Amino acid sequence: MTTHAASWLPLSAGERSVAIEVLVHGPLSRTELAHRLNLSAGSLTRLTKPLIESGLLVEVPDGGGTTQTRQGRPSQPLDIVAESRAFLGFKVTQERVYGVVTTLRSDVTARLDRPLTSHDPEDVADLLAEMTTELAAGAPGLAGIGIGVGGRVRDRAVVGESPFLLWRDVPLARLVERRTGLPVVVENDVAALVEAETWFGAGRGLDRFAVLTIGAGIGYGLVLGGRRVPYAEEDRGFGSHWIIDPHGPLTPSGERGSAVSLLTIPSIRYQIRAATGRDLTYEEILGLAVAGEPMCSRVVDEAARALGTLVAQIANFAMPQKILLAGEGVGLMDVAGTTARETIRAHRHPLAAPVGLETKVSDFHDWARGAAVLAIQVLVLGTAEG
Amino acid sequence: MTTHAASWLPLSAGERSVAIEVLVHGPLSRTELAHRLNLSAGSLTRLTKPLIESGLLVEVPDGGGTTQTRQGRPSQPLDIVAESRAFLGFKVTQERVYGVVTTLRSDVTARLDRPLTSHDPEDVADLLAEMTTELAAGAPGLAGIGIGVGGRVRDRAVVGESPFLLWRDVPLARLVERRTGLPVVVENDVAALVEAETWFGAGRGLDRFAVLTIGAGIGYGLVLGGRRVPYAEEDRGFGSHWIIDPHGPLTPSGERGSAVSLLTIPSIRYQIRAATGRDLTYEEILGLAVAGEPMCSRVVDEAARALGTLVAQIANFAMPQKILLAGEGVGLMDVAGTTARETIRAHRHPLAAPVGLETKVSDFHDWARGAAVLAIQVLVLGTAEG
DNA sequence: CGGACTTACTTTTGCTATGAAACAATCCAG
DNA sequence: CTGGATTGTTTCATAGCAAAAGTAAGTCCG
Repeated sequence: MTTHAASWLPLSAGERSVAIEVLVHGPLSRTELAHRLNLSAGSLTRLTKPLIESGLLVEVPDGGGTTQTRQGRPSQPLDIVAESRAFLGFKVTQERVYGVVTTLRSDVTARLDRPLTSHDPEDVADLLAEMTTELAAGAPGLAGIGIGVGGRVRDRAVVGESPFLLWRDVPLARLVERRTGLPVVVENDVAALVEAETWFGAGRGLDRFAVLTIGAGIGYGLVLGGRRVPYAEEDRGFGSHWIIDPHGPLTPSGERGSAVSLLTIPSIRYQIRAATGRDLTYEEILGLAVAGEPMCSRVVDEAARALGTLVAQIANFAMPQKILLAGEGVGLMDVAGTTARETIRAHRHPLAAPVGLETKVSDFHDWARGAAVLAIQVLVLGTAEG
Repeated sequence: MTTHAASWLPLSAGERSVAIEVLVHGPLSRTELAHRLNLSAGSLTRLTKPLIESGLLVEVPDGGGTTQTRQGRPSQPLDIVAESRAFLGFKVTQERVYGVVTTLRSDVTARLDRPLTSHDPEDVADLLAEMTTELAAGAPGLAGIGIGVGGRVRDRAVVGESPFLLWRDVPLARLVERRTGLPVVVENDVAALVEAETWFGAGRGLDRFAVLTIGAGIGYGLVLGGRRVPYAEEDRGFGSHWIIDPHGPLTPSGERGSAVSLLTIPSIRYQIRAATGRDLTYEEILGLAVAGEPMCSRVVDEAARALGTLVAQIANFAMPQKILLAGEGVGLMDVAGTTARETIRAHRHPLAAPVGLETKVSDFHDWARGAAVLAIQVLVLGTAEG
């Protein structure tokens, strides 16, 4: 079932919309597709035929599970051959590089991580190329590479500015393309995660969707009309000026009472360290808060209220249909979710629709997966921008 | 140049897009249109011909002012015959009804207002019909009526709930249609103002655009992808739960420290009355604040900071390209604009793009004009929803 | 003054995506 | 086994478009 053509980018607009719909929304019959895309049944036959012949789509036996015992001719669901192509996604952090192999559906089939010993762009590119070789061994049909970096990225290719790598105008895509011979997409890490969730995660099929990440920093992404809104603040200083409580704590990394000072993992640890002198991990602090330790409870509670305020503001002003909380720091919701939800309610109009809130703890491989999704978008479906 | 057909709704999709573009963006040459709509020059000739023949568009001599002395054949700008149709817009308040006549371009050609002596739906419809007769006298080619009401409106026809009229499920569109024989669109007043500004005002041609109104209440509207986002809180309680300062003032109409308590005209007057015992008008309070009277200065300054916070939050989370401040209460910006702008800056990331902020004091006839724009949208261009 | 050039618009032509409608396939019910 | 229901296919006419070639109306410059 190996495809012959080097790339199946040459799709017409109609074919592409069919491919995206099937890719994102699972197996769908032609009739169902016709409904979703506002096309006639005849057009669907026309559009799907070449996609099936090229091996991108297949007719699957049937869902099986949802066997509607309706009468009439049974529908013939179409599905993407997810394994026909493989994609690599990388997340570059200050200390390590995380990599994953995914299918077309962005299911992770392999993962790998390596320490980053040098921040020199050439060395980083070398490491990425090495990891690509290693990951590619078990991945036939490798179609492209996506790389997520904290910092500003231009044209999905050049790292304009990265505070923690101390980079400025590094043409990372070109460096890696030269070493691997594969097309490479570089993007801000939060942007990549947002795209991934929009296509394959919590934001699937939604028109308006927001992502808030809490971890070493604060990240925010907004999707409107199915497209991510580009914004200027794409870096780790995001949220350092979102003042939530002018009387709140002051930390090294954010303004007094800002989202960064109240919510990020380093800031919470800093607050505990400054107050008690003990250097606890984030998990230890959450555990102590559950156990009722006063200082930890106070800080965690304050964080939960800040998170609730933030979510309510997003809901009030951006009006998304759903808000996803992601990142390494959302364990907060397990510990103090009630406080957060009460705060949200207090900051929302009683008649307003309840906020569709979803929580997803992400590790660094999830961030890498986000980068792989960018490669899927750009390289396979020709989505040039957003 | 009177049109023969009863209505020129039967436009193809292409023709409609041309008509909208010319309507919203002034006189445009065919070449310019071809660029904007991503069409070929040939298509433009095809699409504009029937529009010119029907009398909707005309070739105008030339801008004159912006006579670019370029060489080559001079362009032949096309313009809408704005006077070919007239529209009525009404704004219904608790005490009065305001009405305007507008052209297709939403330029107001006449205005009128009348006291509202009864809140009975039939009486209100009678008054609207009377005012229609009076306004229609000087307006040939009347094509439709738009009505803006504070409260929730369903299907652009039925007032679901209006707190100040004490209405519930009043089919206002039908009542007025029956009396006038003209098509009628009913919509929430804020929504109408937002639509008007999106098409003909501050939000013209923008993809993301926010409107914040300050007056007797707080209103908020968000436009994404050129379309207004529908929301559930469309009523005068909007903003009563946007807590800006938990330690702020408490007023009868909003939660403690909410946008309503800090910013609306009744709340500001209430604060002064509660503190000094004097019942001053909003303008008097602003004047005293400028003169340095301590209590008024304090309240106005606090309001300006609240406004700045609000604007910053909208900018941070909804990321509009422009924010319009409208309503009767934006005189605040003239008096304490510096404070407001400083507050915005404090709540924004230094690297973030500066907020495109525009201020426009609106009177009730401006609200009525907003309703007329709805009529233009729905009736002329067949824009069914949004 | 007049040809070269430039730009705007029009006409013609052919192609493509599309929907409509007739047709075929495949199930269920009785 | 027949009729009905539903899905998918084929055929065909057509709307809408781009490309190319042609026309119009000006400027530039010798």
